[in-house]
Amino acid sequence: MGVTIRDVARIAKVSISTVSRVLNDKCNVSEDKRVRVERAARDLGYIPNPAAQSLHSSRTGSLGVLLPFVSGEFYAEFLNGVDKTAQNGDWLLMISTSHNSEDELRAALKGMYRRVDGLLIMAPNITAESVLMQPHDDIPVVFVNTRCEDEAISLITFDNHGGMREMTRHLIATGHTRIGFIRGPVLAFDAAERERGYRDAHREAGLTVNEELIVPGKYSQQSGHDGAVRLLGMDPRPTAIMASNDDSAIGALSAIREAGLDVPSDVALTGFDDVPSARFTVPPLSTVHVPVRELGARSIEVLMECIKTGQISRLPHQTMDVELRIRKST
Amino acid sequence: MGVTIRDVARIAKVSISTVSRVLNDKCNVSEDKRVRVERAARDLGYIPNPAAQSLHSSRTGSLGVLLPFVSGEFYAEFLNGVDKTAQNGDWLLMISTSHNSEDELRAALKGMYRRVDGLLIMAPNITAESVLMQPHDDIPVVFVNTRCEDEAISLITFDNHGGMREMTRHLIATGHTRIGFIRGPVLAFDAAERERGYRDAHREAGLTVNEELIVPGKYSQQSGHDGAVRLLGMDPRPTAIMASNDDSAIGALSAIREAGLDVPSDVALTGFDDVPSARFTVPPLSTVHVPVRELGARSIEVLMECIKTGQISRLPHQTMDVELRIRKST
DNA sequence: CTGTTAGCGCCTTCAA
DNA sequence: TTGAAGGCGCTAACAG
Repeated sequence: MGVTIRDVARIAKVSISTVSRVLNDKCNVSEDKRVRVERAARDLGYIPNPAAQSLHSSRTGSLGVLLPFVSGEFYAEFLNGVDKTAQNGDWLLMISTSHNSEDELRAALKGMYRRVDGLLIMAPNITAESVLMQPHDDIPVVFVNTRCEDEAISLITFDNHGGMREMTRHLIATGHTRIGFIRGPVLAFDAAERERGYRDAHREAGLTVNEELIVPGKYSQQSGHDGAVRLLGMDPRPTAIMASNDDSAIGALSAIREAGLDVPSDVALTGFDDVPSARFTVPPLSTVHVPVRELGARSIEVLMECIKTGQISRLPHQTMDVELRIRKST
Repeated sequence: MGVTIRDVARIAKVSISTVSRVLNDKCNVSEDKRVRVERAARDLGYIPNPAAQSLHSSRTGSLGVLLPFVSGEFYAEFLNGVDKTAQNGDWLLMISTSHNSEDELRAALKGMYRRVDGLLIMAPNITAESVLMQPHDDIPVVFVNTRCEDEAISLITFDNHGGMREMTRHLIATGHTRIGFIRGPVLAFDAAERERGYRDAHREAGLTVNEELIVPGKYSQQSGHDGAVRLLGMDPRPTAIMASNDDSAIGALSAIREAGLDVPSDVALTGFDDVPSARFTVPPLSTVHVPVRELGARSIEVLMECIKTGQISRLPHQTMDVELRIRKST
């Protein structure tokens, strides 16, 4: 069932080691036999059995990617960068989701044991440390956008705090003092960081945060919608609303317009992430640009580099810059 | 490097075959040894090496998923359904993209050779037949939203033609006769089907299609924007614009509003797919609902079923229903 | 330069 | 009920 190296050897009238040599080393083989082997392999459509190769080399040629979710533009863009880079490096991708559950993460990790040569983990509401002492003790792991104190763990993040602080400053500079804030998921570290940016900007401007103006959210469009409804029901209502990400901003936008209000003249609105859609909302959304695709690409590059050099993750933490994209919603 | 069955046997003071029996068969082992083995395996954190298992059983425990792209809400939602279903069935997912290139598809297929037990392929601008006689001759393959005449190939699609025809009828019934159409990618079979639906509805209503009103697009937000700009520049301008998918509708919406026009009073607008965002545009988008997530889930279910029963794809073609979601943009 | 052989880790007959 | 042994397909020493 399936062509093996033995078949190729038989057809080419050589031993299996010669076939192996031709297909790998490429040295110490007479021209005559080489062409015979290459011909036979091609004719038979021979492809080495990866399980056998892996059993021998203990390498798999695949990378594991563990995300909280796979839906939504943010993750899709991230995956886009991941996929492209991995494909360029000729690596296969094994993808799984944790739904932000530590148990699911552990299960997925276990499932990928010895099936991947490296691991990319995004887990915003789990600490990197809590996950590391898993079965995978001998392959490199890169964490992305995850809470992690340990400098010995490879980590790539972006400036959640700084981005939101800058955006808040922008709003304050435009004269807003009553700024509603739609939070992200309670346990997500990035959501907490973004909120901290909001608070710090207020403090730095000598403003005290009105806790009532901070409403819960879940990064989803629906939760953004609901959060905005709640904020707009307050009296006096906020003059600006900051959503913790673009999806919730998109939901908020629809709620604001449903209320018969205009953006930005009645209420200013901001997002975070700068997903592709953000340029096409009406009005185009002012948001914090996160280089999501590059983030995915970079993470895979680091992972591939670690694998090549045999390092089990000792790279300095990297933080990618974010940048304000002021469009028409503020 | 890594705990093997031999280590477990040594610790449990039994032979490796007994360990194997305990971990698999679960029969013909004395209670005494069973607990010893189970204890040893647990203590050592033993996980069988999948490469060795696979080499012996020639099964891998993974499913291959080949999509044209991975970005955008449509594919993200599809993957969502795929991921969830696969995870429930305890399958790992190997994911790759073809960018609608037949060469890339072939390369990915080759890369997955013997690494997966089944294949899910979405390739809107390639025919299923052209891909089938690939290395994978002995595993089930399910095609999704792909052109395919051969009834012996497993295929799951949705009604691209019918959905767009119905939506066109809706517009015609609302009094529109000058309806702009933003196409999808030239080579995509689904885009062609949608256009055919647009044309058929016109014909059935006794209307002749004005070819000028059909402008090119690529399913992207930007292309939708550009297409709408072009349509709005015509004199007289269309009273309605149909985008071939929601992303291009979102782009078109922004162009319409930039032109200072209102939706739907100046120009009606429709999409296709019903991605999550469609409910949150302003105004909410009338579109054709495609059960994308269910499509992903169903495809994986079929695949798992084929694998379980050992069928190499002989299931009747399935077509999933689509359904009009008339919201506020028409 | 080439073929024989010993594993990689696991499962599964085959004897005992 | 148990252990020894062969083999899955491949690579890499080791002899020739």
